[in-house]
Amino acid sequence: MMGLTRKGEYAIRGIIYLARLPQGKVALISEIAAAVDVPQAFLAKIFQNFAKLGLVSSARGTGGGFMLGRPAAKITLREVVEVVEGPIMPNRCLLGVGSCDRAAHCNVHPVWQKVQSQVVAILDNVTIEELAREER
Amino acid sequence: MMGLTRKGEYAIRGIIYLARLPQGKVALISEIAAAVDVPQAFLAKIFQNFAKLGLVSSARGTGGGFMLGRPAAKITLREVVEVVEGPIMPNRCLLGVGSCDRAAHCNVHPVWQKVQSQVVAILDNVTIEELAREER
DNA sequence: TATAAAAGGACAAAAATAGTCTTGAAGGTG
DNA sequence: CACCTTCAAGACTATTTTTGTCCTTTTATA
Ligand code: SF4
Ligand code: SF4
Repeated sequence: MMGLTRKGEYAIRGIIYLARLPQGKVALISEIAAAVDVPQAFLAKIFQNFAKLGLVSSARGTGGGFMLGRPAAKITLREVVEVVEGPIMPNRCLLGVGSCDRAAHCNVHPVWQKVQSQVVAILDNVTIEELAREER
Repeated sequence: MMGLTRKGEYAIRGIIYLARLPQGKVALISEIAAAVDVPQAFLAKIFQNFAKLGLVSSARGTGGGFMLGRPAAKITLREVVEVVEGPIMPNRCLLGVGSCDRAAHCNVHPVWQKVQSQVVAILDNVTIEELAREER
């Protein structure tokens, strides 16, 4: 329950791979997909999302590929997850007002708010740079 | 992302309704479903799960119905959620050993462990009794 | 121009979610 | 007992989400 999908998992693996590359090096999507063991076409979609948000920069044509759009230390795990999974949302009522007409009185609502803020806080405090450091 | 399904939401609403009833009163599934606005047959399945786990007790025949299986103060939100949604699991690798062969080295793994333990802690500290108290 | 690579969109298979329906079993009532 | 009430259980179905694939287009380089 309440779990990351494969897409999210793939996204994290992919961007960590990029973060481990030497400064300025670009990687082909084929290379990344093979390295992190993800279907290439699927990972390509994910990286399109990244590129649109500026998390990675992309270049087409010969010598093209992907690299980080900013320093790994400035990219949080939360950003990466939210790009592909959407906002962290333990229950529907947290999205907009009017999504549940009970929200104004409901005693459960604040619990979900707390869950949301805690999870967001954890993921916000983890950067891709940390995740890319030498493995344990 | 990482959200409760309708089933979980329905489960919570249903058991809170029970908790608000006077001591010893039984409620028909038809009554509960109407009160909390959930398809009756769907809610019936949920309450079957509750009954199997002892969260509610059920009686058949005339005068039968459902009531809480123990005091509302002794039922946590976590239990209710997990009965219908399964264990709180931010990522696959948290289930068993061997579910991801990278888990031993992976730097992301501990982050999911932390998320899991935080969410569990929050939900464990909320009882159905609290949720059933007068609404805000 | 030919080649290399990502971008974008349409499509498809599989799985999970959100239900319904039918039958059976257990318990009360006259 | 015969009949009614209520939950239990399982099979079935519809919808949505996830997890991909494939093909065409655009951009860039040589
Ligand atoms: S938790 Fe309360 S506010 Fe949120 S969806 Fe359920 S009833 Fe509505
Ligand atoms: S977080 Fe690490 S351990 Fe968990 S699934 Fe992803 S790679 Fe495997």
